Amino acid sequence: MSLNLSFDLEISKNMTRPTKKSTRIKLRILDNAVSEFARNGLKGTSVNTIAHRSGVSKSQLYYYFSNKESLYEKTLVHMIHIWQDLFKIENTDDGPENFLRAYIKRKMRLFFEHPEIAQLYSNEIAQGAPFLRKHWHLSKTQFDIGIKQINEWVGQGLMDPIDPQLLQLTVLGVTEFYGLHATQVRFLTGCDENSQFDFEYYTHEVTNLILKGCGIKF
Amino acid sequence: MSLNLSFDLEISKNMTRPTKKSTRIKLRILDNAVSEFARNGLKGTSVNTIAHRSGVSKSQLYYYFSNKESLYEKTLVHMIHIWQDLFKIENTDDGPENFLRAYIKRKMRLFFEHPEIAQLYSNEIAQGAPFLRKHWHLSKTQFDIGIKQINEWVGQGLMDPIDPQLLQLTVLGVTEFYGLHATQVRFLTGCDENSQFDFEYYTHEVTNLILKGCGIKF
DNA sequence: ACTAAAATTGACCAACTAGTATGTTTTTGT
DNA sequence: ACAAAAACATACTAGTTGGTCAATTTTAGT
Repeated sequence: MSLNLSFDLEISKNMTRPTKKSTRIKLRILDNAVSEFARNGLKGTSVNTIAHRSGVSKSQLYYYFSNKESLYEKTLVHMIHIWQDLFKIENTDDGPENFLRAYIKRKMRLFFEHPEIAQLYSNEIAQGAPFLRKHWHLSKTQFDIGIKQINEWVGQGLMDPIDPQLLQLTVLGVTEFYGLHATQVRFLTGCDENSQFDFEYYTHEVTNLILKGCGIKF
Repeated sequence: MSLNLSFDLEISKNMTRPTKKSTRIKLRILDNAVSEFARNGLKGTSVNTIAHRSGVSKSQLYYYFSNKESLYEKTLVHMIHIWQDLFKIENTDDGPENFLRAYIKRKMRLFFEHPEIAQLYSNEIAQGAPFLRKHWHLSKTQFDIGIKQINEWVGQGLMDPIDPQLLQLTVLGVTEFYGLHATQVRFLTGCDENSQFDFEYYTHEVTNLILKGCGIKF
């Protein structure tokens, strides 16, 4: 039942679980904090619950994290690190179509398989990003790289002259939505709860819509 | 500072504030409950706070609402009523372009001006819609009307053969995103906090992207 | 083996939580 | 004017919350 996000998503660079016991515990706490904060928000989450879920006592948790807000902020940073490892803009040499296909697929998959991440993120942003604000410069860098790349493609006539900011934000919005609202999507499309809803199909169709919207021939 | 959602959005059919005192109080409480639940979730919200913000005592609130969960559910229903009043699918005679332009604009405006609504809704859905589930049949009806209309337009050759479910969900996703993540959008696009970010422009561009993505000529 | 540091425990506190119980005031129909 | 019902206030309970403290156990360096 445990998420074990860090391990799952191979955040640790060398792909081995951290040897040091203390950092292992910290990671375990952070993983549980992600899902708890995602579900109940900053105020609604009980530190006690996170501690118990992580198999440590409350005082033990307070030994590693000074207070609730600090834990919350560190949870956000933890999450944004995973985020950035996965969303690096790369393989741009293949041109806009292949890039966008791969990019959207990756984002869709992440949000779909780990809705808690989308939820935690979305919630913090919706509040005006009071805690995440100071860590945004990193996202901004990636975002600006994206702008440059899209503008290049536009210049090469590989796609219509589209606002690169708008394109990136729209992709983010759509993918986040499908991850976050999987339940609603399932209901509205009449897909019953148990049977897996057609992830591949939706990814493909959404991608096509966006590609066409950018005037990318395929 | 009060939201006064009900009045703001002219939910009351005759556009006059309800005469009966008790229903006026109830509405005031529900309005405040929307923003509180949106901000802090079901668990994180204090009934006391809602009461005080609404200018009533806690026991007074408990006189009108039997318990917290009931208040939460009634808040959701309250919100979904506003929702449905605003999102009725109409003016379809003008063809897909005009309809979609108006539709997206309405949705964008609502989410942008009242992010609390998007937030409350989004949060509930992300949890799997435990409370909203039983009230979904209404949304479903509207959704199915949309499907029929889009299929008609496709049949008439007014747009590419697109999955009508996908189109509707994507529109919902994008508009919700821009309302919910206004802060992030402002930051990433370099729009400073005070100056209003160009709502008209984004609405227009997003609409164009989607229209083009559907193969609607304009 | 000894010691200092790191890690862990459980008891504790003040503030807050949802919700109730018992009244008192106000409104309403007649 | 009067009784019944609706509306509201005050005080309270039992449980939970974030957070601390001192004491204890475990670990690591020598």
